[in-house]
Amino acid sequence: MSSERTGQRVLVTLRRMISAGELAAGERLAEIPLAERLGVSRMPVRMAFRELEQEGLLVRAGARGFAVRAVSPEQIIGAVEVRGVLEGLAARLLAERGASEAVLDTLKTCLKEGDALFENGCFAEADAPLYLDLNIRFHAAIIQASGNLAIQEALSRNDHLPFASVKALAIDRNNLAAEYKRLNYAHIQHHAIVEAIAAGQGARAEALMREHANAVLRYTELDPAREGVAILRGS
Amino acid sequence: MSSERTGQRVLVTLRRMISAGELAAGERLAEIPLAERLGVSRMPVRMAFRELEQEGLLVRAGARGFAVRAVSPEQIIGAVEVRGVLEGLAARLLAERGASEAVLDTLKTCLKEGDALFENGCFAEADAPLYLDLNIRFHAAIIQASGNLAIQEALSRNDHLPFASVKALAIDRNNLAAEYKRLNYAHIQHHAIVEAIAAGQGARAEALMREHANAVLRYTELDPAREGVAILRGS
DNA sequence: ATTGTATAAATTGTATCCAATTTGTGGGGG
DNA sequence: CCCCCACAAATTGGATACAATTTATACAAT
Repeated sequence: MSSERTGQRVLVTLRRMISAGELAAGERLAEIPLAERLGVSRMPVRMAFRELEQEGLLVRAGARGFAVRAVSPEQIIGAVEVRGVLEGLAARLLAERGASEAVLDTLKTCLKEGDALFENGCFAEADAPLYLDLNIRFHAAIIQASGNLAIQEALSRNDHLPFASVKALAIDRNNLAAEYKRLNYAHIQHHAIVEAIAAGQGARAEALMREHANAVLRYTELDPAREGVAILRGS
Repeated sequence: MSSERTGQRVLVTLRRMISAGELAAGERLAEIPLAERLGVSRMPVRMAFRELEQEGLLVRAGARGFAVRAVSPEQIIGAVEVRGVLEGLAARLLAERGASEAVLDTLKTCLKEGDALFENGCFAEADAPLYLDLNIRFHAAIIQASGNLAIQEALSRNDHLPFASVKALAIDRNNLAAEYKRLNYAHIQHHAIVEAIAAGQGARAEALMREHANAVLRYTELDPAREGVAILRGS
């Protein structure tokens, strides 16, 4: 058997099964049936359970076993609020310390790519992954450049909750005009954030980034199970 | 053998050994020697390693094994900044939603206990654990009452870094007069925070709580290894 | 003398076995 | 008729055995 590979495979398989809904929220998970279902022994499953508990995807079910975490809309809103203050802190720190030319270049590249996406005045379905990708790079650049590792760690935990991360984007294919307006607004915020960071305006950068996180809250108004609603996931 | 107990014992033992410095920062940990040293098999140690990695006390050392995380003063400052914005968010949410009478009672009890501690105008060494305990209850009450579970989760990760938590208090026994002033100032901030929450002043409560977190930064000016400096740990 | 390769030792991951605890069910007693 | 206790079944945690990978060291060749 290939050492080191089985555990990782079990981990990503369980993550996928949970976020895809194959394992229902609240469902109790036992080691033996899952191990047999995946064709491995109980040991990799045990390790994966602990890992997934730390990631927030599983919760301990009483004294025995784990259960898929049921996440309420209120919890998603709470996680988005947390993301807002954390990314707001990152933006303020970066503005106060001053962004290097390299960081500003990265951010401005994201701005340019977005400008190209939105200049047509409308939105094609194929544009969504492009926006998702540049959005991920934009936020990651600010968090990294803030120089505060604790922000990154706190966010990496928070981001495991579905819909609370910048790495997931829910798109309503039946309402591309509305989605255009929503994402275009977010992109204009990106411009303002870079402006504030480049000008060293820490408080403004922080306020803008907080409001920017709130823009994502619209996601929760979309029923993921409805026809035409797609959920894109980034790297 | 006592099932379920061994794993927990190994976990708390390793936590204590790390924070007590018995395992030096940067030191590489192997499963077999540690398991023998603790008198258990490799399995509980393996589980504990994964848990401690998630808590931020260990980091993966290349492709093989783990190492005790070396934490720099900058990282502590970063973690305190994160705590500031998270607890600030909790205080604002609580103020905006309105605190129940029960929560206000809990907070006011903490205020009264602190008033009694500081009314003498000086500070005895035996007072430090009492202040630590009321401080823990004060912060826990606000975080819980905020109704945002994501804050609590983010903080529980962040708090595992030494000195970044409200649950640890460094006291310089040779400078009790200075410590009196420092903790008394923090207690006055507690009063102002409760006032803002009770009055529904969200922005004020948030600003106060952020500044309150910064008051802890003085901890980092104390060399933990110096004579007379004691580090108290709460529940 | 230095570098590359091969072999050996150490360490990590995986599987199976055993013990202990918990939960569910059935029977007996109040 | 309901409740409590006991026993059985299931499930989880711990230990040991085994396989695979990585690293270090030694020897040889250039």
